[in-house]
Amino acid sequence: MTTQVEDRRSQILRVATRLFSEQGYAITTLDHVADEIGFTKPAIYHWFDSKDQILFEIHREIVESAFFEVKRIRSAGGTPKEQLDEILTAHIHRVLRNADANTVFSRESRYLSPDRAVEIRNIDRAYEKEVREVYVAGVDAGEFFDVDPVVAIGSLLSAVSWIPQWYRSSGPLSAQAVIEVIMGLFANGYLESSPKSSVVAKSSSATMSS
Amino acid sequence: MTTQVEDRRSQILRVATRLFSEQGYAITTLDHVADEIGFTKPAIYHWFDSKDQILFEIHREIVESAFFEVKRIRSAGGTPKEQLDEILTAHIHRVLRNADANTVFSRESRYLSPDRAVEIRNIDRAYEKEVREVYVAGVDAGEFFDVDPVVAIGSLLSAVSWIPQWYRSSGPLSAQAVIEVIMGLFANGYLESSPKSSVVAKSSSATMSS
DNA sequence: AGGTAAACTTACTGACTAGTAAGTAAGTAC
DNA sequence: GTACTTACTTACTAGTCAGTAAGTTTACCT
Repeated sequence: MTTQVEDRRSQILRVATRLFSEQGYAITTLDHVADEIGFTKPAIYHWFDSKDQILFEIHREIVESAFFEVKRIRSAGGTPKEQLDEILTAHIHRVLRNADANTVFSRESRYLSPDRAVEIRNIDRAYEKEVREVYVAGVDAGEFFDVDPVVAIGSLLSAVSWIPQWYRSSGPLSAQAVIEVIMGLFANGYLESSPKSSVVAKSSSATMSS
Repeated sequence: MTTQVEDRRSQILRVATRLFSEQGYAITTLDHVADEIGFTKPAIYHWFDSKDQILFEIHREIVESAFFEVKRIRSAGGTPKEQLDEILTAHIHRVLRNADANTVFSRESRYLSPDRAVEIRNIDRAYEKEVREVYVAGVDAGEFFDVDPVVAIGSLLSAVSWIPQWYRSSGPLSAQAVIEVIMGLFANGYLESSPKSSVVAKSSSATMSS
């Protein structure tokens, strides 16, 4: 019975996520969402209080899983470089696995009601703070360049969150290849002048499959 | 007389850009735009055919200036590294100077009418194609790592376009410092292991002012 | 078999908003 | 000084859509 409940809710969330991602939250009607599932709009109100709540749950899933993941990785130990590697890899995986929800998170959060927007933003900020702390630890350990962590982490996470914009799973590159290319670029830059590690060489060969 | 006409149009565009950026296109009403200027909604229809046209003009300005700029830089000559440097720097400058319009471009383009969306997308694609060609030229010249140019340029431009998300001009970093930090990160990566150029050292010192 | 609750339905309202119709005040042309 | 244009105004319409009221079906419980 509980599973039945979860299934119908999940189905609504899944369809809503796709439509919000494709068309935008504001012009997606709940009539359209219900239509795609084969039900009528008031049925949605049996499972959710409002359209805003649906948008909120999409956001909550994203930011909470990101936060718990970074907590887990940090508590597992390792050098800052190892941790940042894991965090960014996990982030890319999460974005690729859940492209629609991440697009909604990136583009539609302004449509959240003020109260719920604050709740989401707080979790998101806590996540980014954790990642910045890892960066600062890496700077202290002499592993990373000593640049402003807000700029460094802001740039890295932006680039990664925006992947669905240009990445199509139907394209020539596998998700794993994309991860390797990006991780290599982040770590070593695009300049060939003095290769620093094997990461880029590895990702470079991964793209040859295209 | 022509200047008078341009001024009023520009004023509407400027206010609309700010409101679209802050609240989102779909829930910004033209009544609100007119209110902020001190006029009524029908006055807007004296200068624009539709709400959609306003959104279109905001987009057009962004993509056209980007395209013309990359054309200018490429025709001026230089090595791929010099050209990519100039292109990314110009891109960051454009984004910082016009943060609202770029936010609208990044987040609200789905609300363009289909015809106009195609027109904008074509110019934007032409721009990114130019940048990718520079990257490929750099790979051929042995200056850049041989990774998929779609991934490389997609990541770089995403990171740069998303700057308004975390950058506040009221913060501790000057725009120029942000540019230097990001350009250094892109070129050399975040790994300290073997410094390759002076760019990072320079940007690193720039952040010390914070 | 009768009560109850879950999971819906049809039919509706109320608020909102892009765009329009029709008119006006001020300037310009000649 | 009269026709015309520019740059607006007030008053309105037509359509859309989140959310609600009230009723129905189905399954389950006892």
